[in-house]
Amino acid sequence: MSPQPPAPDDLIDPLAAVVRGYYDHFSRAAARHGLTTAQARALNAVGRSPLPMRALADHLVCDASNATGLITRLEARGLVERTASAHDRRVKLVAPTAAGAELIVRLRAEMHGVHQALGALTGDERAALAPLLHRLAPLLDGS
Amino acid sequence: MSPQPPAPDDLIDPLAAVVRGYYDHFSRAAARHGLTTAQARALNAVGRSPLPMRALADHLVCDASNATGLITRLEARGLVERTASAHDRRVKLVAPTAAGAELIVRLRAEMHGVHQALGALTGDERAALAPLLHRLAPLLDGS
DNA sequence: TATTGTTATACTCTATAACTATA
DNA sequence: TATAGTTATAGAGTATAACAATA
Repeated sequence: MSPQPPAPDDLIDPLAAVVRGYYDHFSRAAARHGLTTAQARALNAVGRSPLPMRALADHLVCDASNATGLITRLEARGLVERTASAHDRRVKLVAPTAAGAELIVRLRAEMHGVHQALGALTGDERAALAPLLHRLAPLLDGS
Repeated sequence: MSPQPPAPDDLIDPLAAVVRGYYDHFSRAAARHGLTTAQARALNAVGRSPLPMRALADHLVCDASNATGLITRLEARGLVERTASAHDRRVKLVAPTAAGAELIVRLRAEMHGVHQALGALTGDERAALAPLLHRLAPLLDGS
């Protein structure tokens, strides 16, 4: 009466399908505002709190020179700003401008499909999903 | 005693964290084999079953000319093959070579972190997660 | 000496437009 | 006419190497 729980391997493909679905929605939302996926990721990252270039590159898991290019293009569009750090003159902090912050809000709101998909779950399903996502996220982080 | 289920909005960030974790692991596994993320995605897609170029572009949600470039590079590395369709002479079917199929197996096995993360869940948690992923995936598909 | 950020360079990713071959 | 695939082109993403400024 107690069936075997699924093996980790059996969860990979379903998880991959969810990841792909989320990613596609994100890319399309970014494209609707003329942003590439990479730009939207960078903008979103500095939206939480201003980040040094180095920390941004770490977050995006990319080379520092790549972050330079991304932020240069976002800055050219008036969406982010570079400001000198008060504590370490080598460091530049990246933060969204007012326009950038507004766009972040819009991007998050325009994840229509994802909100809709989550809304299509029953209350019980959402109640069951939440703690599992919170458990899983830190396990996937880093390394 | 029955707390409110979380609103869809409250699940977005935890879901995003899981997606980012999975994506980072995938990118790193690809990089370990000298593949870009886009190349690994394409290789993986044709690994399930041979696909026409058109169907591959649809799966990757990209332009057909982009798929041409990706497959040309994978073909140059001996990982995939283009073969003419028997039914429609316009169509080319893309399939992995023996080396490509082998690499796909290795890539999937090398999602260390993801397997580990799922394995770190209890049996009960995995049993609860599986049906939720299966519910959610189709809701996120398309559009 | 080590670290932060940038520049120069080369290759890959990606879409648009124009093209060929086939349906 | 419409569709499958390619090529040419241009801009963006990405890493490597070399560099200046600061710690």
